[in-house]
Amino acid sequence: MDDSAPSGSKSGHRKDGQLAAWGSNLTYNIVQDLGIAIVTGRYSGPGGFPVESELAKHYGASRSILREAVKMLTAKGLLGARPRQGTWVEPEDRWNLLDPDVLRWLLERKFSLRLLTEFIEMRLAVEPGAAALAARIATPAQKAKIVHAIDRMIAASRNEDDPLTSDIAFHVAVLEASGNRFYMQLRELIETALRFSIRRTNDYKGVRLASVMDHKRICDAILAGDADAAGALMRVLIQEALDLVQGAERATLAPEQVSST
Amino acid sequence: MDDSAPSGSKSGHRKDGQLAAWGSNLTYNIVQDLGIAIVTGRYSGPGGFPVESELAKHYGASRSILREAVKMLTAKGLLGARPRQGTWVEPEDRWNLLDPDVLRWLLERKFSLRLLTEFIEMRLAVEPGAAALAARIATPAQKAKIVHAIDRMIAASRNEDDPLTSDIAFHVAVLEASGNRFYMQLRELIETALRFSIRRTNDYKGVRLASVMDHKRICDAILAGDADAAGALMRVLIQEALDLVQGAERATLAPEQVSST
DNA sequence: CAACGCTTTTATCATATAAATAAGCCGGCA
DNA sequence: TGCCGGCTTATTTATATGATAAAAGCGTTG
Repeated sequence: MDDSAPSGSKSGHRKDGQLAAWGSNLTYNIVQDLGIAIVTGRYSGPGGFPVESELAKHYGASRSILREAVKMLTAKGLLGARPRQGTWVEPEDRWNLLDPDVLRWLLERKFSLRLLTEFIEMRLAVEPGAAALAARIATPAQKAKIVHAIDRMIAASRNEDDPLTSDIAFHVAVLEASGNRFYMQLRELIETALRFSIRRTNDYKGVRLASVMDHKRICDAILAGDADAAGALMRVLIQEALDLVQGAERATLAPEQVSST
Repeated sequence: MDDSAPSGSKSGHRKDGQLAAWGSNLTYNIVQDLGIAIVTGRYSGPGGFPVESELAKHYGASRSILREAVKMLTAKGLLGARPRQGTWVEPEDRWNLLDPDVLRWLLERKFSLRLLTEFIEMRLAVEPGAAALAARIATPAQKAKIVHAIDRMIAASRNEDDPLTSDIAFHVAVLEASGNRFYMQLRELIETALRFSIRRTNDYKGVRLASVMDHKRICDAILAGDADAAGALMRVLIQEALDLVQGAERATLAPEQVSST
């Protein structure tokens, strides 16, 4: 009847986001649960967000803990609070979408092709830039990491490694090799999003060797120090992913209009 | 002797970041002060981060409040904590650089041309993408906002408006017109960074009319729906800013080598 | 209609107990 | 002697509880 987490929630698979550092922590569990509840809109309707005492009763936790959890969500832009006025869910455009936790909650629990499209649009801008930078200033160690990821992708095409994680490893390695802290920040975001992007748009019935070669060409350009080529190739690669998702989005939005027009 | 904020700090100019919503709030003030102290490295040396009781004594606040502040900073990736082990400052690469507060603390209190360079590198990737998107799907209202910003810039070139805020308004308007939530998230970041970028690299001794025209051409391309041109023009514009800052960075890093090579 | 007081809710404080864990202690064994 | 295993202790965060202060909407009243 009420699917939100009672105090006994011991959901045991916490290897994700930055909060995951601590394992089983009451505050942490409440932040997770509240975060998901908020992004899925459970508190957007009438009634809004409960008052502290109600929340505490609901989770069977003390008000102190609840307040700490609420403060963390406030820091991520999801909540706001004022005396007498209570606590409320901030409008979506104030949510800190670039916070790994927030993005993960959204993708995991409120997946939408629209959101994924927008994210890939951003990747389309960011990753070519990172690849170009990497081509210029990657250290030998960073280059080695990129090469290693490519090797893994090739191995995956022979069913000797995992295609998903090796693909992610490649993109992450390029971001790290950019030497730019902001690109590196996007690492975790892109890691999260890729995990969904690839699985949803799938076409992962057997890794297409062509795709692996596309990746390898980017790697080669970076190794050769050819920034322009690296950027351009990366752009093409991601544009393909974007086309795929946008196709799916259009099909979902107007499935009957496809044939009628 | 001790320049950190005692309890009586009533610094009254809080019109910035997302935390600023509330005005004078003890928890908020402590978060600000601690955040700045952390990014400036006050707790990075030996001794590390104080234990809760010490912090509480230092700020003259209760432990509850201190814990809430620490939790907010934890949510932004600056701190970690464990029983018996105490609270510690996370390594810089785990800080949430894309959080408006964190970036602002860094730029305001630990400004470095290197950081600014990296940020502009990201803008160089992002804003052309946003401009291209805007050219495709901006609504009339969004286009009007861009035009209005250009008008303000033109007025500023005649000393009839503020050059800094009108310039910022233009870039923000483009980001908003992209219709992409992730670009819009960067709005606040770019707003913050521009405020420093422009002032530091200045060349703001009189607005150069040429620069205004460069902006106007982007605006025209967006109005005309020419995505490629809008993106390319924006790229050129930001590349110029990047060159400027990188020039300053090189001059600072090796001022004596400039002439010797 | 303005000022006052009432009420609700968060903000802040104070104190106590639980849980985690690093570090020391101690005894035994090779 | 020297090292190692487990036990004890001490420190620090995690959690709980109850009380007071301050903000802010709302109605009442002069």
